[in-house]
Amino acid sequence: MATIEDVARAAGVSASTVSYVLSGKRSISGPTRKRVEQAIAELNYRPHAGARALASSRTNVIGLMAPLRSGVDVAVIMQFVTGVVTRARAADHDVLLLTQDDAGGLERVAAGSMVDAIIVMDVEADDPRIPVLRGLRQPTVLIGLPRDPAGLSCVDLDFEAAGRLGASHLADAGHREVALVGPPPEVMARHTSYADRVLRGFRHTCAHRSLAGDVEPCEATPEGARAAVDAILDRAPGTTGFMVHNERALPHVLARLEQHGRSVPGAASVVALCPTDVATAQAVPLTSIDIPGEVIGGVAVDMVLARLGGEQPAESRLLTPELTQRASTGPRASAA
Amino acid sequence: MATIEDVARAAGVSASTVSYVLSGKRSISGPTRKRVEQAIAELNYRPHAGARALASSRTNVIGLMAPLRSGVDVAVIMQFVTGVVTRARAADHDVLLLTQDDAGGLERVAAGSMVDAIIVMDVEADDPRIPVLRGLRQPTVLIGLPRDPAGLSCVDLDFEAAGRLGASHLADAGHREVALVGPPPEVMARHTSYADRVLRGFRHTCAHRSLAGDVEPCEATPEGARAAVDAILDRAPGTTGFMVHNERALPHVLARLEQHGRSVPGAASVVALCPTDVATAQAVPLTSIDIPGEVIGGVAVDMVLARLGGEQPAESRLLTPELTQRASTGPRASAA
DNA sequence: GGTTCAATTCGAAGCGCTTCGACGCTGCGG
DNA sequence: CCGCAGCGTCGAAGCGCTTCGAATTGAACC
Repeated sequence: MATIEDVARAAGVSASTVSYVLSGKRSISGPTRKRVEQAIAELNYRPHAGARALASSRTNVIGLMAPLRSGVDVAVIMQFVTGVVTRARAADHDVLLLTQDDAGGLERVAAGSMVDAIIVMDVEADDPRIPVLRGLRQPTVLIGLPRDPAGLSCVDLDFEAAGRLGASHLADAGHREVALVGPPPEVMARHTSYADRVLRGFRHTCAHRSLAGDVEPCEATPEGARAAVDAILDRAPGTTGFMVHNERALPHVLARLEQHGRSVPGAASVVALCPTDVATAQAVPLTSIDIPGEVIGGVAVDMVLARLGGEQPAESRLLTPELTQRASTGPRASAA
Repeated sequence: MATIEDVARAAGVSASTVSYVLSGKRSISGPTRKRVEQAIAELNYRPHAGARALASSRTNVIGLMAPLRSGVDVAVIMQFVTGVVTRARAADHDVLLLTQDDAGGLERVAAGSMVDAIIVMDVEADDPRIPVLRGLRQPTVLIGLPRDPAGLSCVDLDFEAAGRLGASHLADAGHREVALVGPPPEVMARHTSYADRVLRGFRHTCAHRSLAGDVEPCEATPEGARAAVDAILDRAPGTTGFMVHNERALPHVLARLEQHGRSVPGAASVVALCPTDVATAQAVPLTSIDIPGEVIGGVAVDMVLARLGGEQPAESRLLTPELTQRASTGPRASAA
């Protein structure tokens, strides 16, 4: 491997000059720059990442903790990951991927100076990783919103607003008895940030608009979906509006509604809270509120890099949810 | 941040001794080791990754190129990724994730000594990344099988055997007219390694057992699935055996068969080639040949680390596919 | 008692890069 | 005509670690 010395020799300059050509931190005359650039090209020189990190205490690597927990749809996770990697690359950074949900991993890559910054996904209300994060030298961005975000940067879809939006949409269409088919029970039990928030928003709107609002967590399996739908219709047979926040269960919820004779959107309306591509990939294209994973991942990178640069304070950003009407919602049947 | 010097001072030894305690490359007496370990713990010392990489030319990072191409199911990709990360961590390595499918990315991380080794996913028959790979200093493992694997390490499910196995299973059940519902056309057009191989195996068995074997690529959408099923039944209305190699289309293929009055498994049998969890998550639990993504990812790590260690030669490993009978296949109706 | 040898530990030389202070040069104003 | 300010470049120090050869010590042996 060629070193910076080799390049310097080939170009007839000193190593520091080559370094300045590369970094642009001091001005270099046109001719000199040309010679150096040519030498770099001829030798196919690449700076040694370790040496660079050692000398500059910058790695140009962002750590991404994307825990693969039961109950969360990996396809959705992958969208966030894609957003992070894409945006990071655009800013000349690489991504180190952590999938184990251990605070130790954070500690290791941060204290070992493997990364300049860290992005953490799938945050819980009282996430045990948060204290660790607070102690790190590197800036951090959470994707999700913990109970106490003070001093932390966070970004996410405004899931509480999404919960309100879904319920309002159903209410606007005349539905009086509505239900939220939620994520799997274990996701709720962990108090996963987004799950709690959707719930809160949904309940809030139900209360304000005097809707009968039922909530049922739902395993991401055909049986789980059947059981959830059955439970809801058992408790409140008059339920006509459904909000579903569970990608994997979605097709089976729809199927079960059909089996109950509640055709969509004729006899029942369904609003999905999921990435647009899964909403449109169902048998009936679903009215949905998008979870823009790639966008959020990208924003997370922007935020973390901003904090690396200047002395930006921590901030939280919640993206406004948008509902797109498709074929799964309509006016309440008896009202039609 | 504490440095190795700080630890050495605290323990009353030299820096090199601390280094040897950490690496175990020379014997250290019990008492000394104790003191050093205690100092490390007290100072919460972590070696600086960059410094270590510079001095040892080892990063303990594996590069993983997981391109997110259209037509490939991200959930499946994620299984491979999970396997890689998990196994890598078990061997004290981290994973740098590349999602852009550019040979330049490989070049960059390899030539810049950011990684010790590279694993490449989603290989095509004549993958343009292969020449680059051959030129790298770092060992490489492909997940997939290119046309000419000479000198490269490869690992994958034996998709050709899987194609044969699926067709044989249908033939054994008495089906004489069978069809392969394949991946999306763009995946086929790229000559994605696994797609080509399944096709070859499927056709091979059809020929040898005198089956009428149809093949139809399939977009991963409801419409695509409908179109594919319709096309097959249009060309060969007597088709009763289906092999589906397309996770996203699976539910819609099943639905369309029902719509044609071909109930599964009564009037049509379906063998899926997909991860077990997607096979069991369908409305009818599907007889399937598993794609063991996590296992393959793990093996890829084992292979690449083996080559880092000794002077192992390149080798190819194809895992034998296994078919699990579930509720979607049965004897041909007219034979029953 | 002198040697030899093994077991431990130390010191120093880098690994390849960044960065800071310094230096030589040119062109300007006084 | 001299001094001074910039500009462009260089040299050297150091980032924190690994690793090799060498030094030290104590035990074992003759």
